[in-house]
Amino acid sequence: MLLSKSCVYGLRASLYLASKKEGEFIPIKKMSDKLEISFHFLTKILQQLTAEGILESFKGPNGGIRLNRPGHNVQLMDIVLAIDGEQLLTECALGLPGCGIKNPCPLHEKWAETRDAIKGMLENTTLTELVEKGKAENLRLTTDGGFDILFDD
Amino acid sequence: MLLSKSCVYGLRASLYLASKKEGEFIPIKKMSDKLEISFHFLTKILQQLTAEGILESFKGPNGGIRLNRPGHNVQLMDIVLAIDGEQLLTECALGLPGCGIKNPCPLHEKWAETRDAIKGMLENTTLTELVEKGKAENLRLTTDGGFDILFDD
DNA sequence: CTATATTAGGATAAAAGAGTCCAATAAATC
DNA sequence: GATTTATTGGACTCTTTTATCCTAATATAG
Repeated sequence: MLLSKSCVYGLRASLYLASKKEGEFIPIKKMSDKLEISFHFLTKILQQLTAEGILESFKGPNGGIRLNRPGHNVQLMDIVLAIDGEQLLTECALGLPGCGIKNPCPLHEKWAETRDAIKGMLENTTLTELVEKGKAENLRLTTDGGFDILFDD
Repeated sequence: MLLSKSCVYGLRASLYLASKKEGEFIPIKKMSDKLEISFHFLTKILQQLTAEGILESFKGPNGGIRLNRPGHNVQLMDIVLAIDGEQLLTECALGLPGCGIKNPCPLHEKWAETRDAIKGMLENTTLTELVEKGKAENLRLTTDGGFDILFDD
């Protein structure tokens, strides 16, 4: 798997937040219901994203989670780095430690190219971009429903 | 991680075999020593590749493992498919089941492009190609040594 | 000040991936 | 045919990831 499950959940949750009115705090419980992700597990993932400054949290009634900056300023890469780290961007395709231009494996060059394609894709895609696409075409963020089911309260 | 550890070991082992005289059976013990992979673990992985018809095995003295067809006819993709399955080529980047053109997630199109780049790289690279590069430039297939250390008996 | 809503964080459990061990089978040689 | 060299395949252990549960801590509203 390219991304860990935690990372995937983090992406879905961030997209959900980016789809809401800017500044509004959304309770984790509501998010976990809508996105069909275990509440406790999602909580831990959001904690990581909060710690990294991508999200902001607020306790107590009317509290919850929201983006810490506008969705068009959040790249998918930000979330991937926050949760999975830079492994994806540094790791050797043949698993050799310290593989790089200085001391490469036979696959290094080709893999570096491919990796750059992945990196570029994650860097050039913002939350807002995907949310707009998702809303316009009513695409999925959960197993079942379209984008719209995220909005009936 | 893009590829499982089993898959990475399978690739390294296949490259090692492709670097040997065509037709020669190499004992797993020797491979595991040279490649610094656990003998028992490597055994299991080679069993998979043998079952898939990529490698061929022979029991008893002078037995071992060899490629079942010339190295230039083995794509990296063959090995990846045999060990990790087609997950990498089919799985949704957001982890949604059944994500495809018919019922996509917001990231589907972009991810499909990136995935094609990965697929292309794995399909357009053969064992022989990497072995030749590895020999010519004495690159690594293990943590420590260069390609050449694979050949002192 | 008290009750309630909500996140924070530690402890634990379940599942999957990675790695080890051992007995069984097959082929070769003497 | 007995012995040795190897692969085969099942059972088991260890580690990491994924998931659950419980107890704080914090903010709001009455």
